[in-house]
Amino acid sequence: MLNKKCAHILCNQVKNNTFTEEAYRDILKENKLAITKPRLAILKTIMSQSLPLTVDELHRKLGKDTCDMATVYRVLGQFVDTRLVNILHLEKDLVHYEYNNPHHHHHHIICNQCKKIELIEECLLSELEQHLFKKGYKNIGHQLQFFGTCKSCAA
Amino acid sequence: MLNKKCAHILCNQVKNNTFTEEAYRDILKENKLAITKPRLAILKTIMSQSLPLTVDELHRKLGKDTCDMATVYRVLGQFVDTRLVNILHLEKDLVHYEYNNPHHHHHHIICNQCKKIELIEECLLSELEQHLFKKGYKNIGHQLQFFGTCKSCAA
DNA sequence: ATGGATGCAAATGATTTGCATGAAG
DNA sequence: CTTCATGCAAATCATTTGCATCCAT
Repeated sequence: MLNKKCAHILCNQVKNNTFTEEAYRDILKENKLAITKPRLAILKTIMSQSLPLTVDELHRKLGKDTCDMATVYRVLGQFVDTRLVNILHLEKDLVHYEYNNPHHHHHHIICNQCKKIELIEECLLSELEQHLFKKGYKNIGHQLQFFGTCKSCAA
Repeated sequence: MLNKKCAHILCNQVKNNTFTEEAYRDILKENKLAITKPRLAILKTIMSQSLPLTVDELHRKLGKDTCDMATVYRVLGQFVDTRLVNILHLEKDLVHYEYNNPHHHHHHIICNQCKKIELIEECLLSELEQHLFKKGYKNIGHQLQFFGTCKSCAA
């Protein structure tokens, strides 16, 4: 895993469009997905976000007539299947998606009241995964979410 | 927090009906919930489970005509509000509920394939909560779920 | 050319809600 | 008695799906 600084640089690479059009296309190709306007738009958009998005938020961030809502669901499903994207269940009836940057492992905290999400860069979970591996589990992953009342809501 | 052994004893207390009818009624009273047949039945049932249940599973475990599905949803909502019960989002479209035993903090691992759930008793997360507390968060809680392919599915 | 991708509209299914009735305090 | 809880049926709402058409390869 890259350290925080490296992860940040990679994030900026996306934000500053250091990623070429070509790079996005390559990502789709590598995952055996045809290059289409909706898929490119969704990939670019979700890769440029530093925080997880709901389906609605994502759809709104795409150009006005980029694609139908049904396509957003279909493409996100494919991106989840290929591990390009993580799906998060932070709250009841509140599904979020985020780009699965392999160089930027992190967790989340969501405010009980305003539902604002922050990232947590620390990871102390390797011992637990080790434990599960010993129990015979394969393909181990995890999702850790914190809930709390954030500073401004608690004030 | 109690250690594993203590937690286990408490669990058995429920399973073996060491809990008197009176005790269940008291729990409802303490939470300012009127004592009704559906609420008692749901409380007893969920407290006697060692693993999280879906709403359907819970409803089926109640006596045939204990109550309507709508009541199960309503009561579970109240139990979640009063912190008697935890709601878990382990998978897309798969909501589970479990009794929130304050003496038995734990996490979960769910198999990618068969969706079997196991409990994980270890907890190494106090440092992370401490970190969030310093950032100004109040009422901090967390949910950690692991995903993996279990021994029998991987075979 | 042809198989997969999309848009549109309709279907789905879990969860919620309105309302009349019944039970708890 | 009065308020709250429940059952039933209808409503909701995010997500999924069928199908005709379109586009990428």
